[in-house]
Amino acid sequence: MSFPLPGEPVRGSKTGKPIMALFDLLGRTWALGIIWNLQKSSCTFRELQQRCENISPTLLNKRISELKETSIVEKSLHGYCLTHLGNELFNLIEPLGSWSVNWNHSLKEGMDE
Amino acid sequence: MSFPLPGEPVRGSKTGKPIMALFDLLGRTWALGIIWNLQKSSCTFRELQQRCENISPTLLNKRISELKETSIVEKSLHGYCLTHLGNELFNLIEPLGSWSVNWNHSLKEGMDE
DNA sequence: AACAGCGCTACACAATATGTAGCACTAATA
DNA sequence: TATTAGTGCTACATATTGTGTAGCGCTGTT
Repeated sequence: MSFPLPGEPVRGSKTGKPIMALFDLLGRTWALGIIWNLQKSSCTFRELQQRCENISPTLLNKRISELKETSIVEKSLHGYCLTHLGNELFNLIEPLGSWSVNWNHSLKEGMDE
Repeated sequence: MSFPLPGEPVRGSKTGKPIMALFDLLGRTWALGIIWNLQKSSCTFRELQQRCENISPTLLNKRISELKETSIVEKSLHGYCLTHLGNELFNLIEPLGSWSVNWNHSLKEGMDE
């Protein structure tokens, strides 16, 4: 159960629904962060490590394996990068950036009350 | 560090960037699934547990606490439901549903090659 | 030959998740 | 009033996952 694939039982879910496989995949430490940081440009293992605030190599390697296995990340001549699918996924995730800034403001306002 | 709040260091990230807090929050088992399943309608603790494939109460309670603390989920007269912010977030996440179905097909095609 | 940078792996320790049992409470029913 | 059913949880033992540091084997450069 180490690579969450749609159609198969995944961590926490036995239905095999694609959305559940995706939630399992993205619901692992740094998975979203890696996609986020890879979008800028392709890069080497060690640079990616730095972009991800010095994530441990053990974990980075695990996440990369999972994301390669699921066709979201691939290795090119210039290092790791997002696949076509990965870029599509990034585009869906991107709006979270501005939403999170908004969320931040709302939480701060809430604190004043 | 148990409630990931923007502006503070979170699991895996010390920058306090809102997007990192969000990734920490969503990057925990079943966090995305809970938002997904709550959107349909408000519901009780135990019903939510069932919608989430009998997630353990320990974990459900933890996730609910975090999501309440961060103004994404709240408790109404009719049970737990998404806040206004939570609904906005759901709208951003919703497209992942059809993307994941597509992804599923792509992966299956890849296997045939 | 000596170094530097690369992609990793090993391993011990810490934090998180899972699964089962069951408690304290409320409301309805007998 | 005593029982029953449903509720929102908590406790706890076990299993899985993540962290942090050290360092290996490789490729190129000086």
